[in-house]
Amino acid sequence: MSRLNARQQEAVRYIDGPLLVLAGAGSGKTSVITRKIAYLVEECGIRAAHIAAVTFTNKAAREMKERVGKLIKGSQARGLTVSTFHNLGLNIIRQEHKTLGFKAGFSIFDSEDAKALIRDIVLKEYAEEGDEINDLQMRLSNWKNDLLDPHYVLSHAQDEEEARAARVYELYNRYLRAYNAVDFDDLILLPVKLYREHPEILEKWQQKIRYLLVDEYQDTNMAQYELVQQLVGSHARFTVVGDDDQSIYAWRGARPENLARLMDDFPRLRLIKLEQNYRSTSRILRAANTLIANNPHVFDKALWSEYGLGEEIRVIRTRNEDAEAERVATEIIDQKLKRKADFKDFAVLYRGNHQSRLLEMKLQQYQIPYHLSGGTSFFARHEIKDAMAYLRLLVNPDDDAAFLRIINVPRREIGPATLEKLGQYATQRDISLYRACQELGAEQYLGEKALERLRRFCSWLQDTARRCHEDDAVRTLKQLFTDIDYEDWLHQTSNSPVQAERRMNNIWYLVDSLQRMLEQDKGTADEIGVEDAISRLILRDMMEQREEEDDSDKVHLLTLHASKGLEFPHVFIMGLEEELLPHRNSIETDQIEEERRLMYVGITRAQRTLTLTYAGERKQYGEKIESTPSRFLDELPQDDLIWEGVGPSDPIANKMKGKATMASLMNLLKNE
DNA sequence: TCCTTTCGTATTTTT
DNA sequence: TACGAAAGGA
Repeated sequence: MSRLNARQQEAVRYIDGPLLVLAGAGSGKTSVITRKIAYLVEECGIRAAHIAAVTFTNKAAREMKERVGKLIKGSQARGLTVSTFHNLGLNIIRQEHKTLGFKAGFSIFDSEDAKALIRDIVLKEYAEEGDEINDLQMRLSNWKNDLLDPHYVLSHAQDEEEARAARVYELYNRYLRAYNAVDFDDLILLPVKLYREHPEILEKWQQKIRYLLVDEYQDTNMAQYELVQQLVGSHARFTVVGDDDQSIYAWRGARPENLARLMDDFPRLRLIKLEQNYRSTSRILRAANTLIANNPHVFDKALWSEYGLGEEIRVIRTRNEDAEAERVATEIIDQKLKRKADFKDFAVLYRGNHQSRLLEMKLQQYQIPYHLSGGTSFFARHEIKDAMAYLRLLVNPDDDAAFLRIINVPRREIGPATLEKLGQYATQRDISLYRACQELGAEQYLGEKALERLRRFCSWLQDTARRCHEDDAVRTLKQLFTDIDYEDWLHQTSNSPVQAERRMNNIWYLVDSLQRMLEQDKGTADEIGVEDAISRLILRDMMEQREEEDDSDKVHLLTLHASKGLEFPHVFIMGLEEELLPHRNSIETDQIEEERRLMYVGITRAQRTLTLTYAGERKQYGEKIESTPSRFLDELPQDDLIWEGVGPSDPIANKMKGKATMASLMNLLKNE
């Protein structure tokens, strides 16, 4: 406790009612949460099993668990819940699946699966091309996040387009039910609905979770807000931590106003602000504060630190995006030597993933090691999707999406014609494709040969599922991929033997991860079954996959979004141009404030130095476009900036010897 | 079923 | 421009 400042201690000690901790960037919010958990257990005598801490990412949950583990003894930590929102929801659904009308072993559709299902529905029901699949998926997701059901949406539809989307929504939900499956949004939505309709079940959960802590509260959506509200009940024993200035996920349903809404819903709410920053120099914080002051605020907040003024913030202008990337690369080499820093002390942040390409080329040229976060996810890979489909089907035979994905992978000579007939039969009997295969009576639809192939597949699958439970699960899974000659299939379908090998290794990595999960808590109360392990895989809760990589000495390349929660001694932010940062779409849709917060997040990642770059012209879609420096540059405290680089082509600004942009001049005039 | 060509699109991303 | 997806042809 003595290692916390006065405000932090106050936040830890206040346990009798609802508490909102407004924690600025780098103010030690995770310390507050972890130490509070320890305090609740050790000082207040609350059993760990009655405490739940909720985060948004697996990584955050893992870190929190680790840090709590260091603070309290293992025996006292028993039963403590530290999980993501989605994982908590999954646990609730799993325990109450009967009431919700799901069979054990239900599947979880990831967003790719969901998109494929939507595409199928549009194609099948409307026989139209699917150009608006992404739009539809977004709409459905938003509706689910807002707790709106298809019936409501349909009756309130503003136009025909929306009504059509609502009908897709209804069908989509029906298909999911038929497949005995839920999607990511359902993991939150279904518990909320369940609690609404069954107060006795809610009460049971309230008995279990007597103290709730939520991290990154500004990122909660409507459904998550209600889930929290339900769980804490009238006792309202909770601590939520958040920062409205770091809300950068509104575009996927986050409602930063949930912070302010707490004051209305819980009049007794205690508010504690953490403004002391333990990360950056004063100059960097002044820049952050000045920038974010341009946003309207419900809660005023100003970061400060004791780390001294620090160096000026450099703003570098280059001729074009090529020169920009080159400059960043040479700067890194230069700074590394000057400051005797490691490569891993540097991070380069940018708005869009594509911005990393040029930079990567330059870094390779200069032989600078780098680590790129983002990119194609492990789970987006073909072979992993195939493998996951097999796993899903083993656990949930009704998962038609999984069935269709792998029925002919590898080749089993079961083509579209056979599947269509099987589908007809299944629809007519209102059963899944798998069960249709097993049933007699499909003969009238299908030829003897096709029927035989389907039956053989089914009995093989059934046998594998049985062995999975009775025998050693991991061994059975390994056998599965041998059974189907998957390696052979990969060699047939890959471009090179090397690629095929890499893909097969991905499969074994997946099986390994599963094995590790199963063995992790073997013999303890936390021991999990194959079903749970598969769910965790779908929820991307994989272990320290690239822990070794992270330790290595590499420059970090990441998007501004991906940088949230991280910190680096030396930070570069690239592409400070209108239409890029702020992004064009955000300008058009009047969402500058979120872009500003994004910039704020970027600035506050820096511990010691911050360098901002922009290019005078940039190729966009093949055309050279002259770019305007970002308005955010004008919103920074000009005294803290040093301008460098080739002079702007703007003659007036040129006369200023690059000390200010035209826009900042205008700003000065306006403010006078 | 596979290969070529054309087309269309172009933020941010976790679960 | 540059990529992936879909469509069309052998």
